[in-house]
Amino acid sequence: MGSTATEDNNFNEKYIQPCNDKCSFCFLNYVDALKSSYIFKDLKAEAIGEIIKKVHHQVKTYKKDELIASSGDTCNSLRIIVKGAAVGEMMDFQGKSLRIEELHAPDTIASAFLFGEDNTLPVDVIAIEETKILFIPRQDLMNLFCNENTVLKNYLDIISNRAQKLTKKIKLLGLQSIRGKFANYLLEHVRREGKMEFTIKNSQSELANMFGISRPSLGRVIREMHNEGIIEADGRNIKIVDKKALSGLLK
Amino acid sequence: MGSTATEDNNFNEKYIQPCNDKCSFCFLNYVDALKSSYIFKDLKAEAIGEIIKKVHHQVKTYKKDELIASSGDTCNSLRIIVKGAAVGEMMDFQGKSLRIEELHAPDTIASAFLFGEDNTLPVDVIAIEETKILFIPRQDLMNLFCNENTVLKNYLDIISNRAQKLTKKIKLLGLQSIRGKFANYLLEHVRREGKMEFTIKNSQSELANMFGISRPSLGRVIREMHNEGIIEADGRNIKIVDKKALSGLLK
DNA sequence: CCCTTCCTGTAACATATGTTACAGCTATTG
DNA sequence: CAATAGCTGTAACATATGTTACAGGAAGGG
Repeated sequence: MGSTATEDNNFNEKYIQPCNDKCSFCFLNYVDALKSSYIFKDLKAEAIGEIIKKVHHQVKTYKKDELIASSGDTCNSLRIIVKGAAVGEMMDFQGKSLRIEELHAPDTIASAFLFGEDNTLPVDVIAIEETKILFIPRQDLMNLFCNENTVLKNYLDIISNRAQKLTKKIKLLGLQSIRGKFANYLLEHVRREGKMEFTIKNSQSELANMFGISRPSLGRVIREMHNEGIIEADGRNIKIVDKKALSGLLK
Repeated sequence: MGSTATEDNNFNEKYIQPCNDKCSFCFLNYVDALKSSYIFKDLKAEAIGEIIKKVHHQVKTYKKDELIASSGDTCNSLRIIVKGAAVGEMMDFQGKSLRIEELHAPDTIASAFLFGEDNTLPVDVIAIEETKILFIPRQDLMNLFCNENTVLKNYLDIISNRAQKLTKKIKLLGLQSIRGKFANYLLEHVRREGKMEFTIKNSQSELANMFGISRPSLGRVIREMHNEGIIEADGRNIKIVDKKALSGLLK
């Protein structure tokens, strides 16, 4: 781990080969893992199989809490989470961290850093459970784009969705107070699930980390909003009492 | 301007046609405007001319301070700034704004929102001088990708560069104090220009807007850093005195 | 069952940042 | 030349958020 950018974090391209009959990955798992992934959307299982056999690829397994990739690593391969989950985080020099996103199988990692002028990864990616990742080198992907128009369209969609998410994150971080951030989070939840009463999946520490704030500050704000009758908060159970007031906090 | 998303802000697709001999844009200006643009990188002027003639397109002119596109607009066309400059800004309900980026000819607008699930623009785009914009509908662009591999590669690069920029912006906004943000800005400047003494191009108000903070707060921080001997600041003239200390502020 | 670990709740205090206001400087414009 | 607009510098004060610390509850493992 010198100062030289490692080739995709211990991933050595010379070991990747087009698929042959010995590739246990292809013959045991690929259909389940990939048929629901965005990048192979609208493709049949057989077509995916043919594609995977044609491109160079490799699978690597990571344990819980293992570092999948470091900020600064050079990206030369697309990585698809075929099993497990990971988080993308940024850290400052003091070790304070900011969670950018959660990634679950079959999401892609680093899709937006494979092309462009700067192929260094800006985040650390850490497995939050045992995770298997499929690597496909950039050039193979590029060839795939030319032959499989569907994959190209899917890839454009993936990067575009990411840009939307990042832009929303910027708005959240740059424009809103803690009350605003939390209100935003709650209202997103309501919009997705359609219920005014639910249990939050993340701990307060995790939320604070996502918002780039400190845990007690978030706790205080939740308490205040509870006392003001905007929400009812008991541990991770939340009930939206005054949705209008909550929307008013999105300032 | 009802609540219905307008088709690309007054841009009506039925008026766009493939080029013919009456298109003053193609026959007078396209080479100068587009040959340096990223999306047509590595293509010769003649090739660009042929492409533009084949795709539907239209040019629209905006005055200084005119709204080019609103947050919430649906993006169905790629827009290329062929002359002038614009800024992308987000606003909260109070009118406080956050500048996301500056765009100069021949940058593209909305490149990352043309594909994906959510084609609504998340920012307001405002001309900061007289600006001419070339529209190319999504479907034409998609066809172009299939025929012109270079354009596809360029487009992937554009979106990827944007994702890098957005991620850096998130880091700036989420992880750093005002001192950190300003130090970052100065060090970026040093890295690009290679000089320790320079005149900044943006006013304090503009910088504050880019950082999502208030103008007096920025002024105070600059004063403090000056008094501490880290920098010498006189109006817009900045001299980096203690680069090491400045780097230390990137926390 | 105890021990550990992780979570939440909360308080006192410290610090960073925002708000408002005003004064002075410079460039522009009529 | 006067008037205006936009910029910087600065101060007093208000507010939001961070920091640190501790207590107690819930869950899991030996």
